[in-house]
Amino acid sequence: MSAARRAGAVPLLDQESIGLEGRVVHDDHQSLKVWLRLLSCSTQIETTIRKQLRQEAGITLARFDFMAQLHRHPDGLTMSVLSRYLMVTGGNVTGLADELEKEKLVARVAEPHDRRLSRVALTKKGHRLFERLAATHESWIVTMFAGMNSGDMRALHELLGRLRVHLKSHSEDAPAALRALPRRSRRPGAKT
Amino acid sequence: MSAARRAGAVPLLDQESIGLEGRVVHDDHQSLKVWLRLLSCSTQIETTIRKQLRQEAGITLARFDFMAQLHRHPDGLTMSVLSRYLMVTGGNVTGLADELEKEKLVARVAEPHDRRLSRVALTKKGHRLFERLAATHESWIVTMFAGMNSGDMRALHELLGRLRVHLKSHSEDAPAALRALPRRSRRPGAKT
DNA sequence: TCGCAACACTTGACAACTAAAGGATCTCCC
DNA sequence: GGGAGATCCTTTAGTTGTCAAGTGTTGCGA
Repeated sequence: MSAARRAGAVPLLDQESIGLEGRVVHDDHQSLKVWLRLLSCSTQIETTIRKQLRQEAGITLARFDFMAQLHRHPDGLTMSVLSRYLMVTGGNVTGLADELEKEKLVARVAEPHDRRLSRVALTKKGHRLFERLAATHESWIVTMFAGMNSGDMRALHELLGRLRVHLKSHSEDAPAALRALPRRSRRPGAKT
Repeated sequence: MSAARRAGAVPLLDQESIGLEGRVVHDDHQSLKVWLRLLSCSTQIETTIRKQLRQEAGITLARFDFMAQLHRHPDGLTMSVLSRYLMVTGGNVTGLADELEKEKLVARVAEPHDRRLSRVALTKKGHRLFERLAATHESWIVTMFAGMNSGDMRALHELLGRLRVHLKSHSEDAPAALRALPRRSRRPGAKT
């Protein structure tokens, strides 16, 4: 996760947009710049949280997320639903569940009606641990956002909400731009 | 990276803040909500870009970033500077450089003045490939941001800039909140 | 009721990242 | 000079994530 990502994609010609003709070009630059800044902020916060979670509590972010979802669903969740919530693949969820189960923080319960399903829930120990961490975690976030006033936050929240709506409608259909671009070696299993 | 991350940390009592007393609590919720939305947008865009980069060009995001940085620094960069720009650890940069060097997209050049340094730069082949990808990449970004008007983008850019400044000043010193929290098993080499 | 597609999960190979430790080199200061 | 410490890079071990193939289960239509 690199906040510098795509920086090189910023065209070098950053001249003033002149009149209407320059509008499109100008907006293009704006998209990239906004995206870059968005990514930078996100990365910075995430890295900080990740680091603090490890240093202060010895837990990884992935496990924290996993437990967070289960905490707000005390009756447990199936693996597939959990993978949707966490926005990761099923294989990953299986692995995390295995580890947390080994540490007795979560428990798998078989679903009687459908034996394909396996429901995961926090154990008492898991709940206790998570509740302890959640408060700490929130205080970290608050600290990081402390520099912004309430108005800024409201505005930012609103703008991001607007962005997210547009993203959702666009993320499904891959833009066909340069679809005919020559493909390079496609290693199976590559992360992207 | 999970956009649902930390969702469970959102306290459940979301009652209206009443007067000044509720202000702090309200702001706390606001921080979390803004962060969550920020992460969600960022993740969604990143995942999309990652997927498209792989499908259309068979290249990973990490390599694209790597090349992007080198593209805007044609004279090359040292590994340590590169790792700062990319916001990843040195070991990671070493690995990426190894792979790209094997594919003749970048070249390592020894620095005569300081033999500890190794400068990396794009080869001609690397430049050609990156330039082809950059335009495509930019069009993806523009498409994703197409729903926002110029005013929104400007506002978002401004707010994120403000946030980033505050983050920078806060990310260095770990907040001492709950520093005494009991530490759990600290496995060396754990990701976070 | 049989077959088969859809679904849920697991497994395995591998990419990408991290932290920590190690080796080489430089710099500063006595 | 020459040693101590800093800096730069690489190596190593381990976590998290991906994709794809495999196993078992369900449910539906012929």
